[in-house]
Amino acid sequence: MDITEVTKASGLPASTLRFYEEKGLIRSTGRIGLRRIFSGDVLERLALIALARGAGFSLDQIGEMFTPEGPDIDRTSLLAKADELDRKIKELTAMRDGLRHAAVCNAPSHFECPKFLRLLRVAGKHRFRQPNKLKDKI
Amino acid sequence: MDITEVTKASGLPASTLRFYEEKGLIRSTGRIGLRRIFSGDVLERLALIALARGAGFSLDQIGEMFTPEGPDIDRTSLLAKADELDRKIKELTAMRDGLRHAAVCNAPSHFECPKFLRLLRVAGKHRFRQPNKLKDKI
DNA sequence: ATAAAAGTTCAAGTCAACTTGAGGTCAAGC
DNA sequence: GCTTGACCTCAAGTTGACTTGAACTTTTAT
Repeated sequence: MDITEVTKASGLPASTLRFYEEKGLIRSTGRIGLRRIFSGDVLERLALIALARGAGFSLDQIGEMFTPEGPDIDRTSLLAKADELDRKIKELTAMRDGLRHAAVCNAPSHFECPKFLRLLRVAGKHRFRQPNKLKDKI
Repeated sequence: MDITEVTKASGLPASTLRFYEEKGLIRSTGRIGLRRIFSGDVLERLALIALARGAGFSLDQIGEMFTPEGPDIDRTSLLAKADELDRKIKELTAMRDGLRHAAVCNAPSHFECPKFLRLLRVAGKHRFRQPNKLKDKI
């Protein structure tokens, strides 16, 4: 397949495919002239990458999962990720319920509504970004 | 309260508080010399910001929610956001189950396992980033 | 044969949400 | 009165995941 076929089949733009190749996440099997040729497997690989991204893995982490013999994912880290997703699901569920409640609640201020306050506490537990400083200490 | 008290009570670094103020998300009520003074309300405001962030609103969107008379959130967009969260929750749930399954599955390749393949299809539906180009067209 | 369409490389730009750094100000404690 | 440490400002840097642009080469269609 050439790159356009892959873009059509995967929905990803060519620039992303080149970027992924450069990062070592996918490989092209050869060239015709300058043009990349991909084998059909690349689609499965891309699906797997989409999966991992959806589960919250970074591209670098995904790269580490791919051994020369194909994807081989450490089961322990899979389970850890599943647990992490579990926590996130609980948070999002609380938020969803809170949002629905807030939309119909007629307390004078949301801050006088116990449901809303509980929601705020849940929300407060969620950290969004790690300080840059800490990155290499972990 | 001075800024350090707010950082302690909210868990947010001073730099973030200044950044939020600059963005118009919070206000300091005055100064002592150069130093900002905050009133206690800022903590509720910060909790609300954390909530909205957790629900997936961007800081800009959050800014739009705050009218001069305090937060006033359009109920329709709250419900829309709740629906969006619902979809994300479903996705994450499918992924979590898929990850747990992948951890114990002993099919020779994950690609031969129907459960895993179903998971991949779910994952594929999730788009992570919008092309820059489209940004202003929306 | 020629021009358009599609592919290529490589460096630089984008975006959100902050953080960091340099250099300056000022209130409080000794 | 003087140091010290907390606070300030403002510009620039960071991160991840890409995208964009310029300049170039090839394939394909006429």
